Amino acid sequence: MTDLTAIKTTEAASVRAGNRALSVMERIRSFILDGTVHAGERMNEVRLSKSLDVSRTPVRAALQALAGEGLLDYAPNRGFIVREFPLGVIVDAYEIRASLEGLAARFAAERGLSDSERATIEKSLVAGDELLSRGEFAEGDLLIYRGINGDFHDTLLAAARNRMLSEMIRICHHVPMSSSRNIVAFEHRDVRRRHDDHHRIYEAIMASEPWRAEAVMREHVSSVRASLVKSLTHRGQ
Amino acid sequence: MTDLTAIKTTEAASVRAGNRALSVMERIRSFILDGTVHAGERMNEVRLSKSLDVSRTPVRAALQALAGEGLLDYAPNRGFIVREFPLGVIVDAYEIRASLEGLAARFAAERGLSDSERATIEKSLVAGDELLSRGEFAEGDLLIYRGINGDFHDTLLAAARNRMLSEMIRICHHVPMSSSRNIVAFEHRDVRRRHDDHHRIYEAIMASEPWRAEAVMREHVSSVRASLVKSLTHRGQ
DNA sequence: ATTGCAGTAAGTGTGTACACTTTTTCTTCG
DNA sequence: CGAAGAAAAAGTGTACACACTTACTGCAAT
Repeated sequence: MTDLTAIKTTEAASVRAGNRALSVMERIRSFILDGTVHAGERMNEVRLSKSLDVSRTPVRAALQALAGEGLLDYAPNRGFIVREFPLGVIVDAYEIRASLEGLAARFAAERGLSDSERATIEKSLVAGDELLSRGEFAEGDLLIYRGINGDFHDTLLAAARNRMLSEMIRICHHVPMSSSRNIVAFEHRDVRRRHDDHHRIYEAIMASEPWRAEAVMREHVSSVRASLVKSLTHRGQ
Repeated sequence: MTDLTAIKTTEAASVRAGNRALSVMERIRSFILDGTVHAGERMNEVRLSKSLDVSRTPVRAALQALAGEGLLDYAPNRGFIVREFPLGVIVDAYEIRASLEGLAARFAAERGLSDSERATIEKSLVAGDELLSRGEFAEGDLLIYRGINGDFHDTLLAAARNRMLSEMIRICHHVPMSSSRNIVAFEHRDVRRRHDDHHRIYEAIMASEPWRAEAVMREHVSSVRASLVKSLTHRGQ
């Protein structure tokens, strides 16, 4: 038996599934996200068991967990099938995320930031300023900005101090193509504009203007959705 | 073996767990909500198995499903424990619901209502008008209004045509004390005001004013939260 | 008395057998 | 040749046994 007990326990707190089941869950998730299994396809438990070299028990646990995250659908006596994510659903997910992250920004403004949170956010702002100051992107810069962007949003979410909110936003991120780590528009000007939003959000929070923080954050995420729609309708496909 | 194969398959679509597991899930959920098991308590699988007279397998499935809904926490090799819901979390849940239902109202306004949805909502509005017209509540009237209120919100949610949104709102409802079926303020005037909100939301939707529908709905749910807070801080407890 | 360390009990994690349901395939009749 | 139905195959649902981990208890040493 493969002794791969090295598992990311880092995974978002409350999620179920013990040792083996957890790693199986991640593997199946990647099957779904990288298109190894197609949308609408049935997840055959015995086949998965054999291909992952575990029994059906952890496979079932993983499938149930993924259904809880909304990646799979369940029908009694018929098992799990890969949920479809048509464009409309993906776009809606951005809208939901906009509402929820707006709320998170408001909570953060109401509740205040810890020292380390403030430090992390300020670091991300400075790093972004620096990256953008050259006026042009070098190779790999976008990857770096992806990290900066993720730090900003994750930290703000933590500062909201609400688990349910975190989990819901996490679910939005798991919708294919909908992660905040995906920088949709690659133009320098667009990234600059979004980074400026970050500054404004932080200002609003530090000025204890929950209302304004919420509004700016909503618009911020919403504008990413708009960019996505534009880039998809523009290039055909 | 007890042959209770009569199970509500009506339960919200994508949720996992086959025949027996589903009924077990409902039973465990009620244990949690009615306080049979206390917050922070561990959910012993073998004990539950015996007390519910099924094997551990469906119990585990049910527990995982409930963890997916956020009612339970999971820790590897340590099982499931009942999540705590301090007042702050409950209040926050209303705020989250306000955001999400606001979004649902906007979607409904953008996407339009089907004939049957329009009929259901109009019926709920008329029924509410009638109930309120007497100026005073008789015994059982509040129970009736609970149904009317539920119909209104459920129908609007369906009209939003977004599953992820529905599921998230459903999760909010499962937070103890946070259901839209709980009429928090029992004063005639409060109910009248909320019912008037329903009218305005419907007007906004029919007038294709997504923006206004969202704003009114947000305020509508938020005001319930405010009433809850007031009623809890007022009566001590 | 307190701390540390077995040894043991309790509890979760996984594998597997079998029951039941669904789906497919093959046969038979129109 | 097509459709309906029955048998078979495939697949999910549940129970249970055993492995492994965690929690507890009691004893010994300081």
